[in-house]
Amino acid sequence: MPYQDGTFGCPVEVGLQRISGKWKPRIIYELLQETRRFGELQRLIPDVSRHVLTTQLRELEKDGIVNRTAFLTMPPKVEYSLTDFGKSLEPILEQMIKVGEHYISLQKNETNNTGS
Amino acid sequence: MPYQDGTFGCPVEVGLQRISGKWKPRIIYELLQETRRFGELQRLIPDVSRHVLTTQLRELEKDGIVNRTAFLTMPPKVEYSLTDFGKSLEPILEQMIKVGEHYISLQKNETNNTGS
DNA sequence: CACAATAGTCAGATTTTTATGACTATGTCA
DNA sequence: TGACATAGTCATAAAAATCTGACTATTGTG
Repeated sequence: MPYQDGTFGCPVEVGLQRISGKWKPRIIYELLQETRRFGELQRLIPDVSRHVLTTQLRELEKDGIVNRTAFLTMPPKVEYSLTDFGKSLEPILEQMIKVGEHYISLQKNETNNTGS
Repeated sequence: MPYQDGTFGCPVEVGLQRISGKWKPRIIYELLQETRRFGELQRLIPDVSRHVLTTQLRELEKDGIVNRTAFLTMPPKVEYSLTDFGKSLEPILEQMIKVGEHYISLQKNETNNTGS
């Protein structure tokens, strides 16, 4: 919803807000590989709690990034996949990986140089 | 610092963490235009408090994204600019803007359709 | 009957992030 | 002398995000 002045906020902030969340980029990354069930995502991302995983998936769904398909079998089965828009986030993720690798390589150098 | 198992964490998370922060993308965006003084940034981003602006600038400096140049004049003058690495973030910001604009255009449509 | 599996929900606690307002230093201007 | 400007710091409060552990439903298996 727009502000009182009719603007919609800074696009950078709006965009970033949609993929912010401790686990969202990671979830998107896993779904870029292939469709996953809820339990698979839990196993792939072991540090996320069930609750937060649910919450973040729901938000991603609301924001048109993931599709949720529930099979009313017993036990239940729920599959998550990326929407076309979700797939369009791949370049951002790739660039973010480069940024991350930049920092990781810095950390590796720090670790190697034992201050001699 | 690496984990006990020798890994350095998911690069996506590492990268995103460095530019996460309510105002960091906006700060980077402003500095992509040109070097700015502290007070200018405050005026350009009126909703950020002095304290948080300072904090986020310090983190960006620590993470090698911005340069801080203090002139010991009176009254003091401090200039912030992007490092080369900071400038390399421009494509990410641009793509994030596209994502943000996508959502903003959705909101505009919602606003126009009064549910007829 | 008890137990396992799936995909959750929920309340409450904890942690992290952001906001608020008071305070600092120093020199110039009136 | 008192006020103003710059670029902050600091303590505390409030808000947002995340974590934890208990709980749900249903069917199949032993």
